[in-house]
Amino acid sequence: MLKNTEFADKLRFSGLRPTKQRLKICEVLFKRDHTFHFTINDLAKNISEQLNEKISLATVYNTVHAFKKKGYLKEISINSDKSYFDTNTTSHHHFFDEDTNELIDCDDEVIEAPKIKKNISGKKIKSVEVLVKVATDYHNQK
Amino acid sequence: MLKNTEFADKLRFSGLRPTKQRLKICEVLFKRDHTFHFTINDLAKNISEQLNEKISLATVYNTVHAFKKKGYLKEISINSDKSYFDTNTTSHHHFFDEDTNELIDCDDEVIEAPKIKKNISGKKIKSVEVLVKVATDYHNQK
DNA sequence: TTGTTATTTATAATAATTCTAAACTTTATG
DNA sequence: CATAAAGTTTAGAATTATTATAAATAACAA
Ligand SMILES: [Mn+2]
Ligand SMILES: [Mn+2]
Ligand SMILES: [Zn+2]
Ligand SMILES: [Zn+2]
Repeated sequence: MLKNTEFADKLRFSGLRPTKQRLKICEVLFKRDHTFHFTINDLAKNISEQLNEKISLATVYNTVHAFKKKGYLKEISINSDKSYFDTNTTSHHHFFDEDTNELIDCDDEVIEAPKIKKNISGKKIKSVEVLVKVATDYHNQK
Repeated sequence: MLKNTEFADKLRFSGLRPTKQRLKICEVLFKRDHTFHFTINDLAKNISEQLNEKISLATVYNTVHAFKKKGYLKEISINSDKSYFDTNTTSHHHFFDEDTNELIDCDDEVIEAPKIKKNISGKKIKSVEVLVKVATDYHNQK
């Protein structure tokens, strides 16, 4: 967990100017004890409703994409109608609860890394991630 | 691989009327030796350009969703700007080539099934799938 | 056949996301 | 500091994928 002043340095170090908007978004995303998953809309709503700050939606998009490019966020696709982002940028696995649409992190202690026995020739493996879909028993699979 | 006449029976059996449009889409999707991945747009383009047939885009959407609901297609999320569908409806894993955006199937012989050591309490595991992202070595990861 | 119900279709609506270009901010330089 | 250059924010428009609507048509059962 970083302190407020450190965000400015980190941004500058990444070649991003530490603007008011970016610093606020850093606070919301990174000044916490645990990583989490969010959509652009969650984030924009949080900023405008909970924090009563005004950041243009275009800026929220710009910032999230800039942070992703710098490796501070990771994009996740479970569902194609909107993008999810993850403040946990390490390679890790997910449970996806189909009842609640909740996405839960887990690492190699909970889900053992699958062994890749063959690879596409000439290509390098960039990531290996497991998605486990769960639901209550009586729930019809989507 | 099914013959033309069998599609009508299969559709009727599923409670779907075997219309001209659905039969044509069955042909395009299922009258082949290998399963494959496609987007709605790929499919619509194939029908209108290669086959010179006219099926309304709304019907292509309707049909693909109907087939998915009946379990003849499976939806895949790698990328959140559009939905991919898979004619391979078994539980299986994928390589995703970031250079070409190509999605390649593989089964438990190539990627060993990951062991799930803990599950969310009260929930049942519906699927366990691995996504391996690959790229040429010099390629910057997205 | 004839009525009922399902399906197709064109088109409009919606929702997520990206683009644009002008205003504003931050940073570099003298 | 003053000023210019470069980067950023913003409102709003544009784009794209997808879903909804409602009238016309096709399939099916009686
Ligand atoms: Mn979807
Ligand atoms: Mn979309
Ligand atoms: Zn995660
Ligand atoms: Zn597949």
